[in-house]
Amino acid sequence: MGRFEGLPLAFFRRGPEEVAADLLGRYLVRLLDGERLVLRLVEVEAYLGAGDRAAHTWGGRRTPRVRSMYLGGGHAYVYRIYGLHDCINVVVGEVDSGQAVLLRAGEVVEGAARMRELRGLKRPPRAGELAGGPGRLCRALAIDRRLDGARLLAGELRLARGEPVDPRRVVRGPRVGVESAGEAAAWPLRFVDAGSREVSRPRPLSASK
DNA sequence: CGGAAGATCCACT
DNA sequence: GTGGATCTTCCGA
Repeated sequence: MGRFEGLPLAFFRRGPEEVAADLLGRYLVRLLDGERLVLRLVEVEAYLGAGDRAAHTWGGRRTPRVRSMYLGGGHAYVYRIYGLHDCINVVVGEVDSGQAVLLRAGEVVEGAARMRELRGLKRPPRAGELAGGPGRLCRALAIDRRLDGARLLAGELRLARGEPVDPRRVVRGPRVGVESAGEAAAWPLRFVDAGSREVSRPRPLSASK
């Protein structure tokens, strides 16, 4: 049972909130030219499907872009935003549910030098600079739309065990960049490991106190 | 077929 | 803190 072995299918075939919370502390493993790059996930967001106005599958949309969001838990949904950046989601739930978890930030575990090179950083990255933000995370692991629809259970891109974050250390808050999603904009579907310095943008208020 | 917006990032002031 | 990049996707006419 290696540290970096893939998670089982059953892990992904649960609801988005449950999987999102459980993804914190897990490893995102990328094999590239025989090299292994590993991030420990510290920030994710749940997207609930047809009833979630912030989701790409809102209202049951089935456009070509979101085809992979209906493949069922354990697949990747990779899309391009602003014509520039790729973002990766872990598809969750049953086939056809259109639910996913966006991976927003991670801490480097293995392969720091290669990630820095992929990110085009000349100096050692400051906190959050290497893989803090969905676009940066993808760039650091050379994830692009060619991986849209890929299986995430084993192989060149997969999720692995790691150590789940203690629920008391998980902070929830509104998702980033979805202000125009009506009431869904306020839903606390962003999950952060409050002990990490690598979290992107607005740090949610601490739940404690 | 046109237009507007987008689950973002970076350089610059 | 602000604005520009850059282009795909989607919806309405």
